[in-house]
Amino acid sequence: MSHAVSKVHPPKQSRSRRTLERIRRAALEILDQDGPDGLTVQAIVTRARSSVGSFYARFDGKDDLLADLGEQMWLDAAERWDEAVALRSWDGRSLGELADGVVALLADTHRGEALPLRALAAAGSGGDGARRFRAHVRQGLAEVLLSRRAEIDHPRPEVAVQVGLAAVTALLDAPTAELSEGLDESQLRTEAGRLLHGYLQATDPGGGASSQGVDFFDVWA
Amino acid sequence: MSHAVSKVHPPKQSRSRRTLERIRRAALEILDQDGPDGLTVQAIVTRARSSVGSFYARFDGKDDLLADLGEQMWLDAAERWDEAVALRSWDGRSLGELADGVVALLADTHRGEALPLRALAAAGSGGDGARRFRAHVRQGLAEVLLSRRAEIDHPRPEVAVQVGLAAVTALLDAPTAELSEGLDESQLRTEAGRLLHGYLQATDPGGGASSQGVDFFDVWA
DNA sequence: TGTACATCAGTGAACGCGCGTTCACTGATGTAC
DNA sequence: TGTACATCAGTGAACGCGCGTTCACTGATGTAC
Repeated sequence: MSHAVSKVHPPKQSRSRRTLERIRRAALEILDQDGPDGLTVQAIVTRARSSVGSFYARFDGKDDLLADLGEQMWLDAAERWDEAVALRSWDGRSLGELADGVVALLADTHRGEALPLRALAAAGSGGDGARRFRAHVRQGLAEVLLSRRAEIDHPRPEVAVQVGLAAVTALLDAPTAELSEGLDESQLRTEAGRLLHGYLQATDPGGGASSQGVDFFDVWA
Repeated sequence: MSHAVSKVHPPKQSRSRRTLERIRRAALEILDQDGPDGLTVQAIVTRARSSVGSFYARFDGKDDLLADLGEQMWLDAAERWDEAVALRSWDGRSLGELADGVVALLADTHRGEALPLRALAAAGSGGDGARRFRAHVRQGLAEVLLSRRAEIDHPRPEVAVQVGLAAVTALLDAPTAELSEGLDESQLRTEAGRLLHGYLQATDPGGGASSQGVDFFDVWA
């Protein structure tokens, strides 16, 4: 029960169990090295020193493998995530410290998630796991930040926390090349923390929005 | 010269010029309706009431069409963008007003960009145009915000402006479904403006980062 | 301790499908005389 | 105002390729007796 085998036809001998593991591992390696386009059934079974017939003895098809890998990986990721969150000491931290901690956690998540999981998500059928994982992550971090609700000046703390986390996640997710300014990884984290903290403490509703918004000219019609 | 025909074999009769336009239009419509996967040469020429032979008389291949469409669309987009920026009155605005104006402009850009351009970018070979366009957009907006440099409390205004714009862009770009909280389009804009403004005025470097960073436990190794 | 036999596991050639691309051919256009 | 002819434009069947999937077959495993 170490592996939650979903729709996969379960192996009945240790020999085929090893083959199944080789196939799973090979698929992940290919996803990691060559991306979704390199992930053909032939490539998988060749790398796994197996054959197409063995592949189809275990999986109903390629989509089945993708779904299986997806579920497995996102479950693992969620497990490690929860451990990581629990290992930190959030109690007694100021909002600024929490913001920085949250950013550090998110940054490392995204670094680790990097290739195979992203590629899996891009491959389509892996679909739902990624979305659920992100929702899970944001929910947990939202609670962390809301524990310092008193320090949040934003009129609607729940909304602010969600939007702020979405922004930071998206920022860390963006290709670093886009920020051509010489800005290394640790500086980006510092800035992301500042962004989150600054937003949660921003109280001024702006005011200039309406005057500009009214006579808005839609160039993209 | 209204169309900057790049590598396309130029038509020599008005008949084939119309065919070429029908093909371009059909490709964009398919991209809009069915996404990149629906964009096959057969589908294009059928929709354009043409034939594969006519297609290959104009283009060296499918990639050629994609490159042509890409270049054309991003050039058009940049043109409309510059007009839109110029039409606004930025002078004499406070930093908060500028932030809201910038967000409004970005939001409408992303709304208009929506389907065909995104699909084109996703189709791969359209590649470089999108990146250049985004860089162009960010450069222009950076200058707008830096015109109020005096109101930016962030120690490195240039960096702050770039990071802030990247964050807002990424936030507006994110699938709205992710923010499950009932948050409509206009509220999201308000929040994005507040985020940008708040960040540019954030001066506190946090302080909690180092204490958490040192004993950091990397769960994703 | 052997042996028969059902089941499991593995193999790789072959198939079908959708796609981009080619090509031999027919028809339209416009210019020279 | 006609007519010949070179060029342009259009057509769609056919090809090749890469892919996911199937299938008839051989070999391995383990259990019943």
